This record gives sequence, C-alpha cells and structure tokens, in this order.
Amino acid sequence: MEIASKYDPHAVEDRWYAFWIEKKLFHSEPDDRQPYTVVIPPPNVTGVLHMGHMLNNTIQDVLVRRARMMGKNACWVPGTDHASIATEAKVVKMLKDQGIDKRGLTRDEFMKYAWEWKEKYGGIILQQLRKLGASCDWDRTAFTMDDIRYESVIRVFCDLYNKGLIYRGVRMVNWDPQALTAVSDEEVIYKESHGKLYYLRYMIEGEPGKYAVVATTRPETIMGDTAMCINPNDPKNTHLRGKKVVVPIVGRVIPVIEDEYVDIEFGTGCLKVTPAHDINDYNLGLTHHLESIDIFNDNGTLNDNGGKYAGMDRFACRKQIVQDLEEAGLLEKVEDYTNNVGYSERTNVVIEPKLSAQWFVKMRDISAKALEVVEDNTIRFHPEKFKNTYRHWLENIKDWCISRQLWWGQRIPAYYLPNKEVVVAPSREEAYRLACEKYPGVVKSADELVQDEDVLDTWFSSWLWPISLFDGIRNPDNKEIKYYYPTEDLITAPDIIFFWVARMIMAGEEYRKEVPFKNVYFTGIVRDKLGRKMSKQLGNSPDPLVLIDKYGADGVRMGMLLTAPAGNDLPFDESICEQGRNFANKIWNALRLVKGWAVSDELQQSHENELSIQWMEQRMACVLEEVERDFESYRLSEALMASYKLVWDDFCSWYLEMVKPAYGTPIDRETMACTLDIFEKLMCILHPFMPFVTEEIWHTLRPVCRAGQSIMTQPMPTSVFFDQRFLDEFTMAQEMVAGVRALRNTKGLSPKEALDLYVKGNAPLQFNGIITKLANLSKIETTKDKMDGALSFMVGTTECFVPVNININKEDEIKKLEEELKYTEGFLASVMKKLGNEKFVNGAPEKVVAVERKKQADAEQKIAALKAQIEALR
RNA sequence: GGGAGUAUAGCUCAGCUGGUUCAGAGCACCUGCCUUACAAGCAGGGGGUCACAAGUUCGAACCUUGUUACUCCCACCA
Repeated sequence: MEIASKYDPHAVEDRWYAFWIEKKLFHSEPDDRQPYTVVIPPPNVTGVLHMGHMLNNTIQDVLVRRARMMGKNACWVPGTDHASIATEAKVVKMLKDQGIDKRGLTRDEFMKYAWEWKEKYGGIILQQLRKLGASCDWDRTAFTMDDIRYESVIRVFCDLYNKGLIYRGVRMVNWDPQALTAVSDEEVIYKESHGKLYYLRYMIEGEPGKYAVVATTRPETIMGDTAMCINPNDPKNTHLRGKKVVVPIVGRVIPVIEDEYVDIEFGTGCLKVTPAHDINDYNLGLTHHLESIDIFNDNGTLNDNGGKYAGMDRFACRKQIVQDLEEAGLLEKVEDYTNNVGYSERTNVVIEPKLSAQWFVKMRDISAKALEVVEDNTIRFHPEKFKNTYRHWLENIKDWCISRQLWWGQRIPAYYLPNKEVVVAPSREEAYRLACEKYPGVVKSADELVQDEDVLDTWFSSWLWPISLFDGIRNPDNKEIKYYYPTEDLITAPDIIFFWVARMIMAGEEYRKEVPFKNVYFTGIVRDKLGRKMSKQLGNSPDPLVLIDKYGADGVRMGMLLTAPAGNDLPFDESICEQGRNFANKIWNALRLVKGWAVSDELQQSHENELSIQWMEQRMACVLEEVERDFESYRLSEALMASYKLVWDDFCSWYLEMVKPAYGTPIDRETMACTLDIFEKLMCILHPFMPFVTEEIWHTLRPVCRAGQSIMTQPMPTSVFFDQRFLDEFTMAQEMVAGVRALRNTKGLSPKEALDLYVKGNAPLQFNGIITKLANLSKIETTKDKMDGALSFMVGTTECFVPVNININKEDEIKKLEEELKYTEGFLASVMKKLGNEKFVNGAPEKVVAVERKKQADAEQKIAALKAQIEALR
C-alpha cells in the first residue's frame, strides 16, 4: 500500500467528521452510564469564530472526548446567544443599508426582519466549530431565544417577581445614547482619557462682583445644576455657607449645601451638583432633597431644559458652552486633565448616567449561597486565584439592572393597567385574570393592558443555560435534567466571571437547589505577539479557518493547547501551530514505517524485541500515570506535552528504532502485533487532542478490523503497574547509546562504521543487544581494566571505552577529562562540606544524609576513574 | 484609591511538603548529517546571579520582610 510521505489534513478531516456525524457518535441520550455534561458558553449568534473561541472549544472538546473514551456518557450541548444589543445593532444597520428606518417599523415588523436575519446569517459560528472537530451533540443545538428558552426566561421573571426578588425602580443607570438602552455596570468599560478641567465662576447672589469657582469636566451639565456643595470642614469656603449662587449662563439661583463627600483638596473645594447626570450627585440630591433636572434626550442631545442649546449633541454643546462662558467672563481657567470615562462595551460610546425606570433583580439574598459553594469548593475554580475575584464581587454586589430598551430579546412580561398599577404574568390572558383579581373593575378586556416595552438583559437568559438546555425550568422533573444536571466542567474566559459564571451559580441554587457545574476552567485571554488582546478592531487576530486550512485542525488545536495553561494569557503566534502540524506528520511517518514492514510467520521473536515491547509498555504506563494526574488537575498543556514526548521520543526515536528490522528483512508476527497494539493505544491517548489524524491512523493500522468503527468509542488506556527499576536500567542503556553517538559526532566517525564498546563497572547487561543495534556496535564487552588508547566516556560511575583506529589527540582528551574532573571535585567538595557540618548530619532526615553519602561515594569513584584515565593518556 | 497575581534559558512555561546531580521541558539557536518512515526529519551541543536586597534554616528557586517591574480585577474625586 502506498502512503503519502506527508500527512495531508485536507484529505482526512472532513471525511471523518462526516463519518462521526453519520454514526451519531456525538449524540447522547440518558442511559445507565455516568453522565459527563458540558454546556457550551453560547457565542453570539451574530459572531464569527475568533481565536478565543478556538481555545475555549478546543479545551472543551479535549475534555469531552476524553470523558467519552473513559466510558462516560458525554454530552456537550451547543447553542448560541441572542445577544440583544449586538444583534439589534446589526439588524438596524442592515435595515438602514436597505433604506429602512427602525423608527418607522412596528415592533412586530422589526422582529420579523430580525428573525429572518438570524435564520440567514446567525449561527455561522456553529458551522465553523465543526471544522475544529468539536464533538458537540448537534441534535441538541439551542438558542437563548428559541421557544423553550424564551418561555423559561419568562417563567423565571414571573417567579422572581412573585418572590419579591424583582422590582421596578427609578435609578441612576448607565445609559448608552447610541444603543438607546440602559446597560449594566458590568458592561461599562472605563478608559483613561485626556480631557480638560474647566473652572467656572458662580456669582454669589446678593454680593455683586463676588463669585465662587467650581471645577468641572462637564460644563454642559450646568443646565442641570440644582446646588453647589462644599465640605463643612473646609476653612477656605466657610464664607459660602448658607449663601445662594447663580449658575452661569443659565441664571438659575441655587443653594450652597454642605456635605463631607466633597474633597477639600480637589479644585477649589466647590462642587456643582447635577443630580440627574452623575451618580454621586444623584446620591447628594437624595440626602439633601434636591431637585433633579434632566437635560438630555435619550440620544445624548440636549432637551428643552437645555435652553438655547436644546437639540445640540452633548459634546458639541460642551464646546459651545465653553466659548459662551469665556465670552461672558465666567470661565476662570482651563487645565488639562486625565480621568476615567465610562464607555459602552457594545457601542463604544461614552456612557451617560441617567435617571430612568428600570427593572432590577435584588441580589443580596440570591447571591449568598453562590459565595458559599465556591468558598467550600463544591465548585472548584481552576486556577484557584479566581476565587478571590469572585468573592470580592459577591461581597460588594449591587442589584442587577435587567431591563433593556430594545426589541430583540424576551419582552418583559409586565402589564400596566390604566390606573398605573402593574401585574406580572407569563401571558396577556393570565395578566388580565390577575388584573381582574387584584384590581376589580379597572380593566374590561385584556387589550386594555399595556405591556412593558423593554426586553430583558441577555444574561438573564444565559444564567439559566445549564438548566434551560434540558428544559429544567418548565419541566423540573424531566428525565434529561435529572440525568444531565449538574454539568461537570464549565470552560470559559475570566472576563465573564460576573456576567455569567456567578449568575449561573445563583440560578442553579434558586431553581435546582444544586450547583450548575463542578469545575470551572478559566482559559487565558488570547493575545498577539505584542501582548495585545486579539480583537476585531485591531485586526490582529488570525482567521481561525485560514489557520486550520494551513496547519490542519489537529495542528491548530495542538498549537493552542501547548501554550495555554489554565488562567494564563496565551501569547499566540501562528508559528506554534507548526509544531502541531509537524507532530501530526511525525506520527504519520511512523505509520508509514510500520505499515512498510513485511511480516514473517517463520521468524521467532527475538529476546531484544520482547524486551523492547516490555520497555515500551512500561514506559507508556509510567507516562499515563502522569497524564492522568495532569487531567485531574486540569493541566491540559502538560498532559499533551507528556503524550507528545511519549510518542515522539519514546515510541518513534527509541522503540521503533529498536524493533525496526534490517532493510529488506521482515519482522516477526508477535512483535508486529504488539507494535500495532501499542500504536493504537498511543493514538487513543492522543485522540482527544488530535481527533482527525488519530482516527485516520487508527483505521489505517488495521483497516479490516476497524472498518465501520471509530477510535472515538475505544476505551482510553489507563496506567498499570510498571517497574521503575527496569525503566531506570533502560535509561542507563540509553545514555550509553547516546555516549557512543556523541563520540561519533565529535570525532567525525561515520554512523555506518561499526564500533566496539568495552564497559567497566555497572552496566545494564540485559540491554546489550539493543545497545549494540542502536549504537551500531560490532560487539559490547565488559572489562575489568581500563583501556589505553581508546576513546572513553562515563555513564554515572561506569566507564565506557571505544577503541578506534584514528589518532587520538591526547591533549584534547586530557583537557576534556580535566574539565570533568574539576567539576566533579567541586561537586564533591560541596557534598563534603554538607557532610562535615554536624548540624546537617544530625538535623537532616536520615534519607537525605544517605543520599549525600551516596553522592560522595559516586563522586570519589568517578574522580579516581578520571584521574586514572588522564594518567593513562600521559 | 482598594485588591489579586506574576517575575526561572532568546520565547512560552514546569519545578508538589525547603533536601535525589535541582536548576528542568518544549520551541528557537549552533554543529554535523538528504542514514532506504519522516529535512514538517536524524544525531549531538551551547545557553539561566531562579527580578533585587535582607532575613529564617544545617540547607532556600521554594518560607518571611522589604524594594522594583509588569499584568489583571474592583472603585470612579467633580
């Protein structure tokens, strides 16, 4: 059979993915096996695959595939998130491009367009995940706004409302003037920005010519000023007590109030108070019962309260008002100033604090248990340091603003009566019944009820995800939720620990009385070579599909995993995918080698081959133990590295060379069978990391037996007992081989020329045959005496001699030996110093002292040998 | 402003309870090889004051304190 000398992922990947789908190998149904459930962090339905998704989903796939091979009923549920703001913005833009203005549409018309858009363009990302090899149960694909999830969200809203955990209130919220909606605190990104600090003169009423100076970064908000505030302990402003001042330009007379909130050191110690447009001013307004004057329209332009500036954009107004102040002589000075300004995460416009009526979830009670289960490790965080972040947030938690002034989302099931009362119910009909019950005679038909215009925050759907995916809100006792919940591992990025992770834990406690997952694995953030976060704006993110095309899905998966320890940022450089690609090719060529061997039934298995197999199996057991430990502690990159070295070094570089028959000669059947077994097991170990190439090779190794089957469902090899002493002895044999090779290298001896090897001291005699083969020796003998005129090297305390025909440069040899002697003597000296220290000998554990004595003996022996060799050369 | 974390080879990282020849791995690099599986390869090799300083200890990459640098999170003083 002809096998191409280079592995070509293109020919393989799509074929096997189709095969897995066809055989329904990703699909899970509840059965007797132990469940292993993972829910995907639902990507935005509008999203396209980026490197963060690649990392995140590769990790999930590794865990899921491994669990499946370990005999668990693995279920990885995919889906997408409706992403209110992002999606609505995209649809609005699309409509605009078609010349349609959203404001000219009814809600229903808009929703129709939005759903059409979603059906047409949404979920591309799920298609892309297939290229990566993701073994999601696609039959279960869900959407946060499909019927089950929509209804679940509505039910939860009603339930929490009835429990008194949801309320409507007027609060200062973060207003996004572009998206025209409130956003939660978590969606505001503060960025340092360079602005100006304006010093404005507020004339004191009744004292002509006298004024107080106020420093502000936002002079346009003076129209909303309803007080000036000073600190009662501020000596420089005592003269302002009880006075009234005149707001510049506006002319309104406002009182001077006193509050310790004001920082005496900042500016002049005078603060203008604009309760409608600053959260701190708002709080001052509450304490001092100030009037609130809202000067902005929802889109960030000034409203009628802005007087002559009405209709202007807030930033244009700032410019104009500064000019007007200057002309009026009311601008004292302007300084450069750097402060933090909040931007909307979604639209990147400056957030405007705004008073408005919104719906909130009371967080205090609902969050208490959520802290506990993480503190007591019912849910484990990997890495653990994120517990700190989590604790800090929960201990300072604020109520969650869940209403959004958008159409794309679950519409809030609150209905207003003509008498301004509100009822909350899952449907208009039920709301009507409820209204009749609570306020008899107020409404005559359901049509009279006016439903709240707002939709719910997208996270208000996502927080139910692990439950709603299995319909556990609507049917809390159904078979699926009982089987699959709680899920096992959650893989997510640390930046949504509050948005999502914390809230899922709360929802889990509230609706299942149980945690939603047992482990949370926080991935790092994928950055570029310069350490910048990869983002669309910067254009520094490679297209994952192009990478897959270039290096193969297996290559990219491996590249990502190799440098991605949990919680560490991943400085991604495309070149690391090469390592993955090269590895796939390496295994591929091992396949070519093995498949090229002719098998003979006549041949007896040699002792060397038997030993080689024994070693390889033990070595595999040893590494498996390590891999299992790594998986238990979620150290995936280490598990992969250990597997990588097992295959490349132990299997390819050593084992295959050991059993490889001489060119043109066959291999015995027994060794061939064992080699295939080992090779298959290695493919199983690698399968979770590199699903495609391992499936292809697994089939090619034994095409007839494996037809119609998949490596996916093979049992994962587990570690068994291994003899460490045997492995150590082999290590010594390896060192002897390496010693001979090094001699050839430094002395320019051809690898083709067979050499003799004489060994003085301890040697792993049982491996002589193997050493002979790998080092290309004609013979290997033990000797009691050192040999003159031969090249030499040492393995531990064992001396090895290789007689050669070339002239030995005695000076060079002596120099080399003397260097080693010097090092060993230094080493011995440090050992002796330790052993000479009474406190050490008495204080250290016996075992440690014994080790030191062994070091001493070995070093002394080595020094004697080196000295003798030098002497002989002289 | 508050908190957390990190600092080990050119790069990315291991290094567990302080003690094994403990200073490691992979990549990169250097040298020699197209050896009939693989140059996406083989064989061999060089490379680190474990950020800095002090302390604890018989013994410190590891524990303590301080210093410096970087990263992240939270808060949002106009």
